[in-house]
Amino acid sequence: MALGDLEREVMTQLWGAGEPLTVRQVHERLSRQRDLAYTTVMTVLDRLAKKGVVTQQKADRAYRYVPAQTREEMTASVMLDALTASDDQDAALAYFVGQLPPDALAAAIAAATKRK
Amino acid sequence: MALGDLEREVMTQLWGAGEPLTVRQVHERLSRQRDLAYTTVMTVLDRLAKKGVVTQQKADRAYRYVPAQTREEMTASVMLDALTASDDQDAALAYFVGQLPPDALAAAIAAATKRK
DNA sequence: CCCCTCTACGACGTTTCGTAGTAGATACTA
DNA sequence: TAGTATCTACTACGAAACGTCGTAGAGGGG
Repeated sequence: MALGDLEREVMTQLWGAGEPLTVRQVHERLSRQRDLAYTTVMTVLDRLAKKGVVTQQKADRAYRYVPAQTREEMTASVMLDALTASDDQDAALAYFVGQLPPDALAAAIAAATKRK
Repeated sequence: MALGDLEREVMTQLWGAGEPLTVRQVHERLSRQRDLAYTTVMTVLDRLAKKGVVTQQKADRAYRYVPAQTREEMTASVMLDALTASDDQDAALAYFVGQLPPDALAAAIAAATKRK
């Protein structure tokens, strides 16, 4: 489920907020950098909801939008999709690992095993 | 550089062939499973060339098409793109690593370090 | 000289995305 | 209670990507 540019910006706001946001709140945050109509933000949020990337929760009269996954989960999921789509996954993974800075990989492994 | 479905199928043929293929050859191979016009294949190959995903080499009268990257390279590249687009790369990588079967990761590391 | 094979180029319908307006429901306010 | 502000729902429109082909034109082979 690939996201467009604006969709990604909206997600960044939602992830950054750490709490459910209304359309208005997202609109305000985005307005600091860009000039967008309120309804544009609403449409994008609606599409993201239809894609299942965010969930709507009715609070008061306005919807609150919250990401369905954390940013890390979504990133990892995209990476995993790419990997599983490959023919020879082992080779692809090896190649990927080979391109990583060695310490980054080590740190990731450490963090991952610790979390378990 | 995301590929469409047909584009991906075409790439699969090219990768599978292991040698430069003409439009006709790709068309033949795809025709075993699908019914496509010759020109459709040509258009797709042409677009892939314009995207830089394959290269054309003039041989005889027909072009031969060859992937610009191996499948593993391309897969790894997509994964890397996803990762670098993330905000907190370390966390994303850790999460990704955590989702991998442990032995797959170990094997990949082994393969990657050996290749160096 | 004619035919076959290729490529170049254009075209069309569908989907996705950025962008936004309007209509209708609902609630607050004077 | 009438008016105003706030939200959502629905519709729309243009651009780009893609799947899908057709036609025209060039160039070699018989």
